[in-house]
Amino acid sequence: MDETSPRSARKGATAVEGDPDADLAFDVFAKACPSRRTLEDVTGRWGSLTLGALHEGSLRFNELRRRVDGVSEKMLSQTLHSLERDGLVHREAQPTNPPRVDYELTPLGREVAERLLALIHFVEDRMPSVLDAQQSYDVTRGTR
Amino acid sequence: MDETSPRSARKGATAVEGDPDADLAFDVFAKACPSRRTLEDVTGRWGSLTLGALHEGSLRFNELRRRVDGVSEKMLSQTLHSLERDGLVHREAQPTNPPRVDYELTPLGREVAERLLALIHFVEDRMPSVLDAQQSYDVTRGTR
DNA sequence: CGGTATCCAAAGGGATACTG
DNA sequence: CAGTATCCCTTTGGATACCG
Repeated sequence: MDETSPRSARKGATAVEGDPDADLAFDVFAKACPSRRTLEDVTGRWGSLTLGALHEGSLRFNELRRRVDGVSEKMLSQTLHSLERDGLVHREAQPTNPPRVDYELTPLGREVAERLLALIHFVEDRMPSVLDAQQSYDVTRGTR
Repeated sequence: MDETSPRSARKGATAVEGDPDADLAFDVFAKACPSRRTLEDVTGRWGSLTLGALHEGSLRFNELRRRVDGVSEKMLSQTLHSLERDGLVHREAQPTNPPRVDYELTPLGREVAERLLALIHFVEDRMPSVLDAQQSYDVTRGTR
């Protein structure tokens, strides 16, 4: 392997053009890249759970709050704004009284959520192995 | 659709047994579930980048530090401990002088990293759309 | 109902110094 | 090289109160 090129292993995942560097344009490993911020919105503590919840269908604010157990109003509001700004969530407000607002994934958001859920389900599925590993670790090392 | 059953949409992703509730045992949407903690280790700011970096091959501590641009010694150390405890990363220390320690993914870690990278690469790939959405949002709303 | 504003405590996280 | 320990500032995030 080429020792002088640290990114030599990268291959274009879904490159559209013939440009071989297209997949490096938004390298999340680079500190200043905007993709890192977006990735954090998606994978963050509440962002990931919110996207996961919305993948099952459109939900209202307080429905979401109950579904994403433990999230505060403030954090849910903040999370939804970020995801809406990134174009992953659509906010549908009806000017009725009392007000009714529905949140749903955009087409792009749905694609993100699918990949995210593949990861989430896999982790859930392998929790027994993880729990085993944690026990072994805690026994031999300090109890964390 | 069954309005009374909020989890009705869930399907077993990689269910091994015939138990239909096997995929609910470690539900990440429940506040107290240990899977949520593990998911945060995996998707967290530094955890995700560390797993991503190690997917390309075994790396030493300072190699990792350079690869994951912006991480501090403290955070990298902490992150590696968490991932090792979860059984996703293996630490190979050689008692030489100067010391040499290599970090590499375990088989389980590799499976996690694959799903994680699918998400990361997708986000990187769609950054132009995300950036567009952000611009539209910032124009119509306040500048965040 | 669907939020925003404010306050404050707790955790996150960087810089530096130091050890084996 | 591969970390740990300490200091200290910054961010996160919960609780509460309030508004349309």
